[in-house]
Amino acid sequence: MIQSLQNGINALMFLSSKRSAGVTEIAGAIGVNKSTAFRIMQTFLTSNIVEKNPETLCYKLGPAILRLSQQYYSGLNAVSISKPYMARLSEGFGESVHLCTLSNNRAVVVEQITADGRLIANAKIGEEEPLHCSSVGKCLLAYADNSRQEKMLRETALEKYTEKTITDETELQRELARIKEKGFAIDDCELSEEIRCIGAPIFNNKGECSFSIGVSGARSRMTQEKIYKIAEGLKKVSEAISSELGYTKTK
Amino acid sequence: MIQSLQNGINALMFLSSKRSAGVTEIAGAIGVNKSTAFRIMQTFLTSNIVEKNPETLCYKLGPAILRLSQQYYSGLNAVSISKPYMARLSEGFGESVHLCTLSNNRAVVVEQITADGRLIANAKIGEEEPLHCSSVGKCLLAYADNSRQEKMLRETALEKYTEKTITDETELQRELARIKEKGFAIDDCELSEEIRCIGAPIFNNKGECSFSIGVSGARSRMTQEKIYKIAEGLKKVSEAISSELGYTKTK
DNA sequence: TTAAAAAGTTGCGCAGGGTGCAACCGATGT
DNA sequence: ACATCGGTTGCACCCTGCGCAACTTTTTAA
Repeated sequence: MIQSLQNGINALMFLSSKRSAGVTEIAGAIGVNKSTAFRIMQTFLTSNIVEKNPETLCYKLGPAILRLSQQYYSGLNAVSISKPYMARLSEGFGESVHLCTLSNNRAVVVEQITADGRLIANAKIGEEEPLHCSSVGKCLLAYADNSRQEKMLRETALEKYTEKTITDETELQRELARIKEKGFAIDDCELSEEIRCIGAPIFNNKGECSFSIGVSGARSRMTQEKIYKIAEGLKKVSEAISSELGYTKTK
Repeated sequence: MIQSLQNGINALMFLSSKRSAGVTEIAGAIGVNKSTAFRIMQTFLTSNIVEKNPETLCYKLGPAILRLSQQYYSGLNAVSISKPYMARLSEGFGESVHLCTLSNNRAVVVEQITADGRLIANAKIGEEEPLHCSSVGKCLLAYADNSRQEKMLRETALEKYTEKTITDETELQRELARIKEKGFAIDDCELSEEIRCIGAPIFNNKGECSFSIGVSGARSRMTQEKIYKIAEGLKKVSEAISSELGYTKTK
């Protein structure tokens, strides 16, 4: 662990949460002397990782960070393929739609279409959700190949978020089996008391479940009936995306 | 300048250009010992700035970078407002459309719609274009307030990219005046021999020209006639976006 | 208008830690 | 089985990142 580098990372994280800050504030937040914070910012400035408002002397994230992320993003060409489908789903059901992928035993939201409405599910792009109690996470888990799945289960604490969170491993195993049988996953208020979510797997050309797609909404609107309608729509969409990614059912 | 931090930044830049690499390769690229490269990656790993493929032991950019950039990106809500307009422009004229903003005396591409077709203009999101020889750059320059404009001109070398690049300052001043008169800018192969581009300014609620929008295409397709058609369309769009941003013509 | 407080910047010296080296480990291929 | 290559780890040196404090600049307040 390189400390000075970690300081820099912390400074970026802080800037990203604050939108804009001066050296003293940054120094306080990451626990270093303001001269150090100043030098960190100097270093980032020369690479355009941050930019400085010459008048207020405040720093904020700069365009280089966008450029960097673009690389990560464009690797996920599933995103661009999925987006129109996601928009259509969102429109059709009036709910928010998320596209997720695995990273470090979490389901990372890489794309989102936010529904219109007063009370809608919402996540930030880049946000991470647990594997065992989100529909998108459970999909990724259920369809992972055996060794990976074992590894993930071993490394994941089945943390309890709500009354309905599955915290027992054998119970979770049964749930994963059910998901593979039905072809979609339901998160019935397992992560958040007020949100129900339906997820389906997306397969790439190698037959791996590299992404999952989910529709989330307030519990009250997500009736049994609506859930099954969504599940139907979702399965069609996930198959369409998978086939665009080059997936062909082998069996 | 903090060296170890700079090493880290260099490693990220390299990763972003290579998509994926092992420690030895990274070490070679940024000029450090492989043990150092290893420790840099360790540090980034713990923050999910990079992720490691456990099989190939290769590193690539991780989701945290996306999360960071999201912050930068969402500050630009002009982006989401502009996107549908951009799509329509692109569709209508069959050319690529870019949205740009100022950063460090450069015009940064923050959004792009790529046209279909064999030969189309293309830029990466996050890419920077010079102010004096791109339509989007000239717009941002022309409509900047006086002190800013002076500062930018002072700090910008009028580098020659093609035969048509304007490299004389008084000549550029005249060009900027013409742009303000017409309400749009033309880049007539001034940055790249084969590309013509039309740009228009976008104003925010404070009346500042905070963004500019441009349509780019291959020289051969961009006839005088088409250019004026595009300019008309572009002016309408840029006015619509400006008004959505809260801009009201005062004079 | 002046003084005081707050925030940014710079020089200095110490020691913590970042670095390269070299040994070690593990996988791959001959 | 051996050799090669890439990743990881322990070690020791000394570089450099750090805090401190002085200085500058801006803002606030009296």
